[in-house]
Amino acid sequence: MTKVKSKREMILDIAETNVLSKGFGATSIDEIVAEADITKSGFFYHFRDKNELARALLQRYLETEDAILDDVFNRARELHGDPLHSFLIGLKLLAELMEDLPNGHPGCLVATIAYSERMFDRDVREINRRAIIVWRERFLGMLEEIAALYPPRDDVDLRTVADMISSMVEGGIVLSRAVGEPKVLAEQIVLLRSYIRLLFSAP
Amino acid sequence: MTKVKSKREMILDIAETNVLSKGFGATSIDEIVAEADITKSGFFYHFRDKNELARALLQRYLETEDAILDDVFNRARELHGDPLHSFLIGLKLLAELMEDLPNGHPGCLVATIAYSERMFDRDVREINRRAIIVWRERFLGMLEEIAALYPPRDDVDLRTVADMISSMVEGGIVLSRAVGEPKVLAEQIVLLRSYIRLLFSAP
DNA sequence: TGTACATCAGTGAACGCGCGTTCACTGATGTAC
DNA sequence: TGTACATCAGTGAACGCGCGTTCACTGATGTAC
Repeated sequence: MTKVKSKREMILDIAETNVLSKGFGATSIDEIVAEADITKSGFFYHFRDKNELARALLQRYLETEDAILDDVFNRARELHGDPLHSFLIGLKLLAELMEDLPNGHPGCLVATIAYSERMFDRDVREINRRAIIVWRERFLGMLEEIAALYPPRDDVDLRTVADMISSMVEGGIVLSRAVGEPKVLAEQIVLLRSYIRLLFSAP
Repeated sequence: MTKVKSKREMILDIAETNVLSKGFGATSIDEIVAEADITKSGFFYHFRDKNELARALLQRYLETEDAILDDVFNRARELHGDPLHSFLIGLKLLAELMEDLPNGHPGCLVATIAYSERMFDRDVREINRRAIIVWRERFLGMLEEIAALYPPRDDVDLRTVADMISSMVEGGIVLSRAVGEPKVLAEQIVLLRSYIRLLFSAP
């Protein structure tokens, strides 16, 4: 119950929530420290400046997202040995995960940063770029394994299909937020699953 | 050559460029008026406050986007009478349009607003919500026409498929920006076209 | 076991800058009679 | 055709607040000898 979190972690938790709902620029250090119950100087003990907060925030976020993806697709692989079917199961699990979030997915930090480029230093933008590439390669590996067994029914570039997974998630989050319907994200992932099935299944 | 634009329109042009690249909060009125070559008071002659700028910006943006979509799908319909084929042509035209933008699509204002909700008043957020609904209904109408002729090969909700078009565009923009590869957006639209074709074509 | 020093996790007060907003005023153009 | 007034499209100076950042200092805990 009374799990002791370090103030540093508290700062990151509070900052993440605020940044995802308002953007990075609109999240002031004053607000963060008020919620974390420390003084502003306490903040600067943990982070040299606001950009360092951004870097730490993004790094932590990417690690947890990666862990979630690892978990989902590993579980899917245990449920079915076939690469196509386990991938389809993985997408279903991912959709369920997104559906179960009480107030919808809070939003993606990668998109937040992409949409306010000029606010961040080169370092942060480069980490963000790498994150997309890592996802691209993760899914590309899985798709190549599938395509080796099930020749695609349309002439598509597998790298582009790999990007589609990130793209669908990012797009689904934007729509969910804009329209105020959390379920939209899960629906879009299910639809992506429909495409993968049509693309690789025998007619 | 020397087309006279009103200062008001200049303000909107400059603001749009800046907001799309840096976000709304990070775009100061000082920067805008410096570029527009007026004083700050001149800005407040045209807009009561910054929120009114946001509303005007969004309304103008949505009108031009709507006009583009009208144009693309009307042209497509002239090229082919069949609803499925003209829709596929429309998506191709859309992809080409996105590809031809010199530095990639500048980013979608709807997403910018979705990602910094708390900065805008209820009015602006509601206009944003309506924009997504309008797109949803536009595409749903086209898809129903298609489905009446070509029964879908997978059990999908057409409203969700309609959302997928917006979602793919929003997601493609996020990816393009994050990874710094403008072509990604066009690729994603082409992939969406692949899905539509597989979904409605006879096996 | 006691003392000296180092590190950790902050505090408190102050800084200067940039921001959105206000307000009284102004020169140029348009309209009524 | 001339005068009076109204509207348009701004100007210039000032405002106060909130922001990120700095800096000297501090009490509690850890470590060496």
